[in-house]
Amino acid sequence: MRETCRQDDLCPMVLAYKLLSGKWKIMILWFLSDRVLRYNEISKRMPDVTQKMLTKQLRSLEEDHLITRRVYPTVPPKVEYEITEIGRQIVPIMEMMHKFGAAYIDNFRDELSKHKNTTENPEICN
Amino acid sequence: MRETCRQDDLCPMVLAYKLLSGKWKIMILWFLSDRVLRYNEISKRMPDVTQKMLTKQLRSLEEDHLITRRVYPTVPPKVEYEITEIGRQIVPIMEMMHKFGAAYIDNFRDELSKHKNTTENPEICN
DNA sequence: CCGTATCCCAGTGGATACTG
DNA sequence: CAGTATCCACTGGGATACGG
Repeated sequence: MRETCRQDDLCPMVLAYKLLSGKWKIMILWFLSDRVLRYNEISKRMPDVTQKMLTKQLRSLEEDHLITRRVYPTVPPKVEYEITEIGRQIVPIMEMMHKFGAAYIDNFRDELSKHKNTTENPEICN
Repeated sequence: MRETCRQDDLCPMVLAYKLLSGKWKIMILWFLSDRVLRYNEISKRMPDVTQKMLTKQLRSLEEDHLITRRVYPTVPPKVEYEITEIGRQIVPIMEMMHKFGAAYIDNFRDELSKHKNTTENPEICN
C-alpha cells in the first residue's frame, strides 16, 4: 500500500481526504447512495444548508465525478442527482466513519459539547 | 446503522468527519500509527507543515483523544506523541481512503491537475 | 528541542434577495 | 423548481520572528 504513494506527487489517501472536504459533501453522498434525488429532495433532507452552498457542493462533487447531474428541460425544471460508480465506492468508507463515530461517542459521551450541533437535524442519517 | 443517528443531536459519521478535518491530521495519524514519534520526527516527515500548524493540529488531535502527548522534563525538552486506542481505530478508515484514492487515480489519471501537489512530498505515506 | 507570538491572507461558508 | 447575485464574517492556514 505505502508503495503506491511513490507513483506520482500525490498521496491517494490525501486525495481522498480532499475529495470529501466540504462541510456537506458526505451527507449529500450519503443521501444519494440511497437513491437518485432531485435538488429539492436533497434540500429538504438538509434544511441547514443554504441553496448557494448546496449548489456549490453539488457542482464540486460533480466536477470530481462523484455524482452526476441530469437536467430535464421541462417547465418547471427538473434536475436529478445520482451517485456515480466511483462515488459509490465511498459508501463503505462512510459506513466505517459512522461506526467509528459511534464508538467514539460511546467512549466520550460527556465531553462532546465541542462537537454538539454537528448537525441540527439528527435525522440526516435516516 | 442509520438508527444510531437518532440517539442525540449529532451524527456519528459527521462527527468522524469533523475529528479528521484539518489539513495535516490524517498524515499525522498515519505516521503515528506506525510508532511513537517525537515532535521533530514528525516535523521531518512533513517538511511542508509550519511549526505553528503542526503544533496546532497535534494539540487538536490530543484534545480529541486521538493521540497522547508525553513531555519529558529534560534539557533539551523531549516530547513524544502516541496514537491512542480509539485513534488507532481510524487506521482502517485511512487504509480504505488510500485504496479509494488509488482507484480514483486509476480512473482519472488525466484530470488530476486540480489536486496535484496534494502533497509536495510523496514520501509522506512511506 | 519544542514550541509561542504576531500579523496576514484566501477561501469557505452564510444571509438575503432575486430570476428563467 | 432550481438555481444566481451580492455582500459579508469567520477561521483555517501560513510567514516570520522570538523564547524557555
